[in-house]
Amino acid sequence: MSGTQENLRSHCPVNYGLEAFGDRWALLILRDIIFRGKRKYGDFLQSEEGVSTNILASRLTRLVEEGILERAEDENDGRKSIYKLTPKGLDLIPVIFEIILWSAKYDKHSQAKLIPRLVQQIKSNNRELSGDIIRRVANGEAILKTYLD
Amino acid sequence: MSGTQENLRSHCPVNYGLEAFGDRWALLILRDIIFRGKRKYGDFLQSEEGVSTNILASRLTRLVEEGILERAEDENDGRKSIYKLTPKGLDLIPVIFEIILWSAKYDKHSQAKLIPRLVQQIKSNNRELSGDIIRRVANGEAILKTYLD
DNA sequence: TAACATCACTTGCGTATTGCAAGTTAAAAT
DNA sequence: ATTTTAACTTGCAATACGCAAGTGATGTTA
Repeated sequence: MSGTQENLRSHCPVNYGLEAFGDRWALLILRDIIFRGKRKYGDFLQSEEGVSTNILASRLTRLVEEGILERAEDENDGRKSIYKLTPKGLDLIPVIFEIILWSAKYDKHSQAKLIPRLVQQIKSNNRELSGDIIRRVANGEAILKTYLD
Repeated sequence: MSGTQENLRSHCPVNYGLEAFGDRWALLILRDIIFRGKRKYGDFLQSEEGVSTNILASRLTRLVEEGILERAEDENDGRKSIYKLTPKGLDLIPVIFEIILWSAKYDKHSQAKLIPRLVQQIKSNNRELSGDIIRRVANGEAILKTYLD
């Protein structure tokens, strides 16, 4: 228990969001869960952008403290922890989708080009799409493969 | 010219967004422009969260380099610079709105309580609302006062 | 069951970034 | 001509980051 409620600079909703998840790495961890179905420390370490081990550990801890992730033990292997999105974390999916839409528009080299159907659906109805995706991600599905044409 | 295109860790659309604006202060500057109609260095310095002068200067420079803000001279006062959102910057409004929606849901002390009509409109149709707000903000309007009940 | 491998971290340490205070420069106001 | 204002810049201590190496608990292999 040491989430964003304490030591918050303001309760402006933009600021609250930034203090909770607005970090270089936090949203990339969520991206890996949502799109690639990653769940374990070792999975996250493999990210394209290259997190270092101490930073990854501290971000996972923070996201758990914020109530965005929850940590569980792997039943078959006592060394491993499993990280899952909580409802609060799943509700960041629409935010991430809007970021994707913006980047798709302004980054001329965007990898969003690989997932045109998803981009189109975000544009036409992010809210409806997100509701569907939240259900699928909550079931542990990695959504990327279903949108690669 | 030294925007996000160079030195980018990846062209993942989430990463692109984070490298362009995913900074403690960048989105708060945009918030101040959108909601409060701020345009000048001195205005931004007064933000509730307390930016320091060097950080503010470096963020404004970066946002101009990214093509999110543009800087112009004040015609009546040669000391002042005026910062305005570019189309690329205005297109971050839907992202900011999704963050507001999320914070409104999960921060029990959220100041989003002060603007329930805006929150409701974001929820029902962020895309349409944003189109409208973009036009108003492009005209220099501060939208906060029109949503305070 | 003893040796080795794997996983999830933690620790040390050099570097980069932040935050605060004070200083600078150019333009306006008096 | 002097003072004030606006927008920065500079210096420096404190924090945060990034890399490499180490640790301890658990799992696998011979």
